[in-house]
Amino acid sequence: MNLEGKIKTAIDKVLKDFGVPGGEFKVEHPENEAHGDYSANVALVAGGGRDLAEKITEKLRADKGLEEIASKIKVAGAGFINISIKTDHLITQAVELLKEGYMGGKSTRRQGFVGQRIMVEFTDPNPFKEFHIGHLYSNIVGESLCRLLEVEGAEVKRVNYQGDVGLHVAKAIWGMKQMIQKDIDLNSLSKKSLPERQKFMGQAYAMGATAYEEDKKAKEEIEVLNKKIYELDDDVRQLYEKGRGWSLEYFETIYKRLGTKFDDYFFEREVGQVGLKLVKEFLKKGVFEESQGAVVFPGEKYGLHTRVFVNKLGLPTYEAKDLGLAPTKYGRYQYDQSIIVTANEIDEYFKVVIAALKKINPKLGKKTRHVSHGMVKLPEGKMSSRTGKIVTGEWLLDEARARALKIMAEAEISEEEKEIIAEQVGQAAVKYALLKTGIGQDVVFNFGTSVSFEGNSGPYLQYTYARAQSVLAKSETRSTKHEKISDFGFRISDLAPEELAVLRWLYRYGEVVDEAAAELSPNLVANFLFELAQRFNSFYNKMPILKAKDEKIKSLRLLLTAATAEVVKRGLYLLGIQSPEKM
RNA sequence: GCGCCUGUAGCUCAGGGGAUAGAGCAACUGUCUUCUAAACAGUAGGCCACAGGUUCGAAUCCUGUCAGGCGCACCA
Repeated sequence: MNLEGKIKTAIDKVLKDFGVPGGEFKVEHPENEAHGDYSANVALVAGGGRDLAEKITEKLRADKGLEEIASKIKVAGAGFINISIKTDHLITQAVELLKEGYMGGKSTRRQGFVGQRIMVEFTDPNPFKEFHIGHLYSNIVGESLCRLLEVEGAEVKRVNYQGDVGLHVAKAIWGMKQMIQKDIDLNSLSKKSLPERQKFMGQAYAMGATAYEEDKKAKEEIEVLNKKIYELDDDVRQLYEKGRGWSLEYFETIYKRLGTKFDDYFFEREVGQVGLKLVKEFLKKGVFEESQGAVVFPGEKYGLHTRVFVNKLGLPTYEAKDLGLAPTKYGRYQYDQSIIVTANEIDEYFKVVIAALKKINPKLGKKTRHVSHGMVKLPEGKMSSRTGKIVTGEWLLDEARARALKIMAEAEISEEEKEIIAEQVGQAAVKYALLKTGIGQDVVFNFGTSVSFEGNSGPYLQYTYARAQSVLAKSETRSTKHEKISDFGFRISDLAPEELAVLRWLYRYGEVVDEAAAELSPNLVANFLFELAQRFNSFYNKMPILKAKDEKIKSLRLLLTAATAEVVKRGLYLLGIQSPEKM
């Protein structure tokens, strides 16, 4: 059990003596550390104020379990019970962090995720369209959530759902046809580099999408193409297969670069038919209704809005496809929970789809959860691949790498290594920038202000790690080597405030990981790491480690250094960020 | 018009009933002959959108107002 658990248990035991019901109170870290490491508001919640707090505290002081870990238990303020943890025990906790394979709390607080089979759908770019920074955001959020769930003991399947049929494909193919007639033939295009082919398709889509809105004749042609694409008509087959293949091949290079490996892929083509069948079946049972030639789900009945599931041409819309996706996913992997990560612009849409799913398949409906992240916007407003007003994911990653490389210009590192490190640092800057705030927040993207290499940033954390590693390398202390706790025997007063500050933050790592997983909030990990790094850097700046006055102090400082490095590395992993040994 | 989300320092955001509201960036001052200065120490900057309520206690919960974003029928 962790410290928080021990304290709660001890308080619960004592409460009976006062006839106060347990469970309602909180044990948390007071903001002001002068108040101790943990603080309980039992007395306040019970309405007893200081008097009750004093009585409870007296009993707590006699508790055997607490006696081992607590150096001080006292009442303060309106009736808070503040508890300080013994320095020895904090050191023990730091040593624990260095143990092989320690990744976090593994649900020491909540048993929720151990053994759970969770499917997480994220990224979801569409073939024939650009991979823009919105997809990048989805990938970064999704991957981080997966890693958090994994360290909490869940069995995670990463999946990607991609739209390989639908109007956007028709628009792109219409554009491809125009461009191929005019500028280039398919064969010579096939020989071009992947990024060039990708660019070609982006242009083709923009052309088609614009024509669809501005040119009535083009609109009709695109609608005909749309139907042909569903049927894989010879007129579109070759272009379709080439274009789809190029897109998927291109996306794969981005996943690889980012460090995501999907376990499975789903496509709209395959789930569209499943969805269509379901809608038809449940139309008869009254879940869906016919309206103006289309089949709709009457969301108004459930406080939502009505959406079209099958259009009047008899084609499944995105709604029906998503309906078909659920059982298709479950057929391949019997999940306990299905999480779908998307941008929040389709929050309302998903409420309707999940409501419909609950009607036709309550079991899967209950297991399905939509988690949304904010939208990435440009300073000029919303991105649009139709007008070409977008920032691609690849551009951002390249730009960040170039910036990192520039900063490293003077470092004494081989050019080859610099390339590798610059990529890792650039990604850290981008990923951290997107994960350090709550995932629900919209992000106005502006390279200069959004992607930072100093202060509260990914590179700052990497730098902290590299710096610590450098010290450890010189000391010949392997980061996993345990220090002998009994060698220390420090009392609180012996430690410098900077040392204590690090020690009093390190042990919280497990709690933070638990919380972050339970709340699906990677930003909690980011915030924790930044605070840890600040404390460590402050300590590092003030206290000599290798040249410490005596051996005992030196080994304590090395322990702090090793534990910080280890925690930063593991924490960054949870954000999908690598930790270079030097930079 | 209806629904969902958001208003905290000049900017970007933490904090989401508890003890003096925090950080980064930007501005200004200092610190590299000493373990990596992508760092550290410091100064300055706030009617937590506004108005009511609930509570021992509200930036946090409720109601209303204002402002912004997103969504609302055959796109995804």
